[in-house]
Amino acid sequence: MITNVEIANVFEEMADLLELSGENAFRIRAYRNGAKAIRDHSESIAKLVELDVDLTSIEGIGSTLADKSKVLIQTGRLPQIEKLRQEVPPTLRDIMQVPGMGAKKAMKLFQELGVFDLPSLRAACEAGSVASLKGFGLKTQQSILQNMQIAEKAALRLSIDQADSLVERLRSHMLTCSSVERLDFAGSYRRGKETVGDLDMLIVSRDANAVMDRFAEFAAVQEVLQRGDTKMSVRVTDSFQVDLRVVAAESWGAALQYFTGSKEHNVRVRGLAKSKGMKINEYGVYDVNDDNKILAGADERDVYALIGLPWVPPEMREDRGEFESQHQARFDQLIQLSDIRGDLHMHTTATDGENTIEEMVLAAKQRGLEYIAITDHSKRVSMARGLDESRLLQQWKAIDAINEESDGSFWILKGIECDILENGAMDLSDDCLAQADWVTASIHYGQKQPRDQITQRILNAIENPYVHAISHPTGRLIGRREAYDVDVSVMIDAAKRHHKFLELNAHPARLDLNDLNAMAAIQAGVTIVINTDAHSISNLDLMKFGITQARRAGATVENVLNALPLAQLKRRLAR
DNA sequence: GCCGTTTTCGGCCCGACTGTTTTCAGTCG
Repeated sequence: MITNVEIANVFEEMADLLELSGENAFRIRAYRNGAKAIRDHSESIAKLVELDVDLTSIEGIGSTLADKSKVLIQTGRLPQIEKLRQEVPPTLRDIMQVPGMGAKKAMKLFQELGVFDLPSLRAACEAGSVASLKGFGLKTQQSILQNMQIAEKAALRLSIDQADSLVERLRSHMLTCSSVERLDFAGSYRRGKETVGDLDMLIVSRDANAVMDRFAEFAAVQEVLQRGDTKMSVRVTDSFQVDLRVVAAESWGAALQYFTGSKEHNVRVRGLAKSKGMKINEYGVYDVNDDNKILAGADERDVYALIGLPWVPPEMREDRGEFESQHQARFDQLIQLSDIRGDLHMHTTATDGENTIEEMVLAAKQRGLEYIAITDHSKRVSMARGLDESRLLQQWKAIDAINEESDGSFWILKGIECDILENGAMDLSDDCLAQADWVTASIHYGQKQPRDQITQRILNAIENPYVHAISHPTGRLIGRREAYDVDVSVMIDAAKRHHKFLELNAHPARLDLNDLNAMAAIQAGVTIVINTDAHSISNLDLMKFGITQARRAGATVENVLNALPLAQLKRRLAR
């Protein structure tokens, strides 16, 4: 069955091809909006069509896109896109990925020079024929050649922890400049996206020149891409772009709002402002009839207040329901790192962890936790010297001994990360699992199995009375390995029915469940558990990335198992 | 192509920077 992402990709291609053919900009936007609506939709569009649900009930999908979706689902093809591909070479889309190249330039190159893909673009630049085109010139030709290398690395995005460390280095570098009065980072970093394509640094200063000079001195800067009066862009190591905006103090809030995005969120915000007779830009909120009459700008909260909205947490600014009042009730209650009382997934030297139980306990206490579960691998994970029944029972005996000496302020749950075998059975006997305080079930092998099979394996685990949770439920590794083909909505339904928990694995390479799946789980009434999957004491600090992802999913304290105090957790787990 | 508490027609967010231009188009976020 065709997935939402696949349908969305077809509409994205439609939008690109229409743009290349010089179509009406709003029609193009409608295709892009439709693609996003479908990509973000929590239910399978194909399934909705099967059930004869009216797709126009989805915002951004009108009768045309609904019909096209149906055709695509039922036939696997879309005649309109095939016709467009005849008229416009689809490889022109690759050219549009080169920074500075849009549809207009790409089409001109195609029509005048026969350029249709990246190799022919390179050849035309090297031959010097691009520079002679009207509207292009030598500088454009040079920057195209330079930027093509960047296009080849287009996939490069920083993971959230890499971005975090770059942010900290930039912050300390810039704060040594006395002209910096206020500094923060906006963009997708502030929204807490799992990967970040660039960084947006915002600074209040009365001396933009001094700030920009200091910025240029940052050690990792490889090239200054542009520098104007208020805006400067640089490329740092590995082709990553950092933008700087210098703003006045009275525009700080408006600029923060503007540059945090998302683009889709801001389109809605500015539309709301317009409907109330106001205009919002990065400098402030203005009376639409009087550009000199500034209504707000210094404080981000005032910007939202003027258009009748509570302050929207940055993680929720994705146009995924934050404009509806029933979601706004959650804004103040989103989960925070300080709400977390325990961590229910970690490894020790018994398998592939670097630290002993005692060391993990000490590190957990130092981080203010009340409880942890030790969840080493089970025997199927032979590479990690996974535990068989007898070694596991031995470990639990050791945990009992430590708990007995405890004053009750901290507790270790006897846990196991038990593999779900390729045949759907659990790696350890029910008799053994029944003695655990906490069983989290994982798939590590047979990840390439077809959808039905791998979904059934997870269903088996959920139905096992001794399993509490499913760990890293889709198995993806960001930028390295696709999720296995599990039917997430079926998994969520089963977890809800059997009162089981789904993990939001906080490791920045996993963040699994992702934001949309976690949101779907929460909205279905499933409680999630945010775990670090720590393999060392320092890994316990990864919790914050899981929290950020959970906030993007709209999680409040009530939705998160390990926000419960120990006594309540024990009651919740008691069967 | 989508949408509707002024609208079923006529809107659809808005400004900075660059390169190529003599006043602006294209691109980007």
